Amino acid sequence: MKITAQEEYGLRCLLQLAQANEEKGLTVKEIALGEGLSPAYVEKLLRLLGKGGLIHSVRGVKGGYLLNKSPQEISLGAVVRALGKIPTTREICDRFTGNRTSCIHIDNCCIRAAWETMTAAIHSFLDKTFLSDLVGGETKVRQALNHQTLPVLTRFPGNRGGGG
Amino acid sequence: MKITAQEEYGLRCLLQLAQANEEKGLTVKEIALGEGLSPAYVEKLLRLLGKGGLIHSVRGVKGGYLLNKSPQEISLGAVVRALGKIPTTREICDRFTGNRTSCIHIDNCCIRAAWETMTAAIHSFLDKTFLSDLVGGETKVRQALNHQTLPVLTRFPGNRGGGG
DNA sequence: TAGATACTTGACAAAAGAGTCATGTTTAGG
DNA sequence: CCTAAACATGACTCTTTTGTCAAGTATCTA
Repeated sequence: MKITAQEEYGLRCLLQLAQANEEKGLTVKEIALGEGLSPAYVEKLLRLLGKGGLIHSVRGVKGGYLLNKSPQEISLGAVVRALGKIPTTREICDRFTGNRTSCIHIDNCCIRAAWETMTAAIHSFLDKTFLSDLVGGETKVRQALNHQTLPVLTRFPGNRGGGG
Repeated sequence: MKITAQEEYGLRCLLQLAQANEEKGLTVKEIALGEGLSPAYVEKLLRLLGKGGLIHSVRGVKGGYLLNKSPQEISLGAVVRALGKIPTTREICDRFTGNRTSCIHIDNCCIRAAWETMTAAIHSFLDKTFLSDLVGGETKVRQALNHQTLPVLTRFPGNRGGGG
């Protein structure tokens, strides 16, 4: 379970745009410099974000990249889906089939229930958090996110004994 | 953000053991057959789980693999950490450094606050869920997990306007 | 209409992850 | 002590992910 490079760096590029002049946007070089990435790589990331409908570009001298919507309207969920996706439970079941054409547990899978609970919670968080929430200094952002965020994903307390 | 093959398949192997005779355990072949995986791959996964201290093996004819602890005592968190880990925020910062030796945002990173909130929630869930919770049929498991699990990871409601 | 700046794209190379294989070690049973 | 069953391990291959490169197209300025 890990965050991919595309998700991390793509989000960072987008956050640069969210903090830039709304009408001028930023050039690839500016973003690359601001993130410590190569321009070539930034281009690739921006292409993904463009395909995902989150940004557009203006060509030519004075060109650059701009957000399609305001930072308040771009959720982390949308960003992650454009950059790498968090697979749905269905996709997880289709992916982990072992040697077979479909997963051996397709009819009755206990792990599926666990992944579903977890990914639902992750999506719920990502879809409620917006680029604008991540602007303004780490301390402020942390406080905003931590209010009411924990405890989370608690279990039903009477179900510890296992068996079945 | 995705679940790795090692996590998925490793957990499945472990769940086989959790459902097996506690004293006899299972052979590699039995697990491989039960999961639709190749014996060679199952061996590799079991090696990881062994290194993580979750299982041990008995060699020779009549040998096999057994859990070190009862399913009630093995959390999904421990399983995931043995198989692939969910990186800590610190590890995320150390990994995504771009072209530089340390991340350009190391002193003040808004994304870090977001990942930290999210991974804390994931760990909280994984550490409260045990192998024994995933035994006994999907419907039962789903009901147990869904009680009190949602809504989760909510944001502080007054923080939508961005800026700062 | 040249020249500079900047976006666009497909193909490629390097690294990491997934999965296999060959070979070796241990043990039960004849 | 030989054989078969079962675990043990390092090296290897295949695939996916990361990141780079080269060769384009569009636009502004002069």
